[in-house]
Amino acid sequence: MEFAVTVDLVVLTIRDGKLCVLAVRRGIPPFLDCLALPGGFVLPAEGLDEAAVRELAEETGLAPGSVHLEQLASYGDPDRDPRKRVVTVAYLALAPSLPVPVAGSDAASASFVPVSAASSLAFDHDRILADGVERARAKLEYTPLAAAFCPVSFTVAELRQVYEIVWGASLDPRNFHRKVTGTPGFLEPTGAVTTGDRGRPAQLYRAGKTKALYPPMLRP
Amino acid sequence: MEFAVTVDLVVLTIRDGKLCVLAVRRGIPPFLDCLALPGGFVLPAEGLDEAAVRELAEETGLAPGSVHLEQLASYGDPDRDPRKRVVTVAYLALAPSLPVPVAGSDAASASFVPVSAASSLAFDHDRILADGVERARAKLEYTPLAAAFCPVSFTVAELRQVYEIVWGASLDPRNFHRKVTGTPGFLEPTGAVTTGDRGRPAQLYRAGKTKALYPPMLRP
DNA sequence: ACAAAAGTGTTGGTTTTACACCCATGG
DNA sequence: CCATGGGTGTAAAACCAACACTTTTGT
Repeated sequence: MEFAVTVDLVVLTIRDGKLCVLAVRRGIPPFLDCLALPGGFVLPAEGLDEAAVRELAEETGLAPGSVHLEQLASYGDPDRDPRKRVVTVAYLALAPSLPVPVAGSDAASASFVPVSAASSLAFDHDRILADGVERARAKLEYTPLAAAFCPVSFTVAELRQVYEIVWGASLDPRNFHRKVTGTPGFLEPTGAVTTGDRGRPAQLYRAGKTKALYPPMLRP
Repeated sequence: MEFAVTVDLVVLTIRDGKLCVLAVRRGIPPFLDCLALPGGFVLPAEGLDEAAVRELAEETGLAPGSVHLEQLASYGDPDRDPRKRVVTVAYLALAPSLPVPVAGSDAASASFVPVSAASSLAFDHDRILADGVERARAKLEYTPLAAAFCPVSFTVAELRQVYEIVWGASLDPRNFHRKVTGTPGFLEPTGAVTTGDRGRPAQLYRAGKTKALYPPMLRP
């Protein structure tokens, strides 16, 4: 039995205080004019991760190093694509807020839409998106991945807003500060401080080297 | 581009106090006579989960309900199979110790081997196995999945041995007992007790309905 | 001076850990 | 009776949530 294999991307970022996902407007049937997750076919000579990196670059213009990218799950119901048998390997990407309005070459219609407004996506992309968001929420608990949503240099308050937006809950700024600065390997001080904002300047940090948080950040 | 799609199974169980994985001896090239994870092609009319359930039944004769089965990850390096382009979707299964020496129809050579002795598997199965074991270790922390290694009715000590074997660490029996019995939804008392062993009889429990543990069991 | 945001101290409650101790059974 | 493993009590330490308070800036 022969299958087509694609990679689909759940690219999450934070814009205007909301968790947003990259979506493209489909220009061909099926699901013409519907929103869909960006993605494409895996090429003959490339591995799955390679294909995901390539698609991410094509859709967002983002350099591979500046974005967290991990495999999410695979989806292969026999009737998920009405044309033929397609198995898709979904990837989850977490990008900083900064990137410009997406100047991708492939799909000029790519845009970030709030996940709260991203329903009725094409194919089974609603489910893939839900799985991606849940994975991101879970990973904030026991990995330092929240920093992937921030620019290279960021404040504790920015990091806290990431948690609050992704989790949809508010956290005590004082206890949060103590917890993240007290978790070894989470944050590295840069020595610089913010300026120009209201209030006391904040220390700037970059992401540390740890890949797992002990103790984990617990959802309230 | 056309791909073949397979499912491969990482079936873990506990035998003789060791974490073991189901492996088959390959009867055809490539990797003739090597050990490999059981698996097979996805059929035209079935989904990925369906294919995994079918393969599991074929290889172990286990009823779907008595085994935990979840998707692990997908692997699709261009040269992972020298014959043709194959993408495999790996599944992780956790089975109780009980099952007989595996009377599968498909591969009569299937057997459980200790994961510590399972190296040099065919294809990229070493990596898939490592990923499966790591997933199992992590899931014991925040889900009640350890019970999937136990028979329907089990004691706290049996459950503790599962943790100790999978994690490779020893746990305090007294504190472990308090923790698991104190976590709501983890264990349901059956009312029955063991008999015939040395020492005081132990309460028997079955798995509760919770799918997530709060608070999690933390690895020492 | 005042508001706003950063960061520290303190306090009371819960959770974890280590270990003493009692309970119930087989031999 | 004694060894063995099941299960409870308890006290010290660690952890966490709540919030008063001090610090440092822009206006």
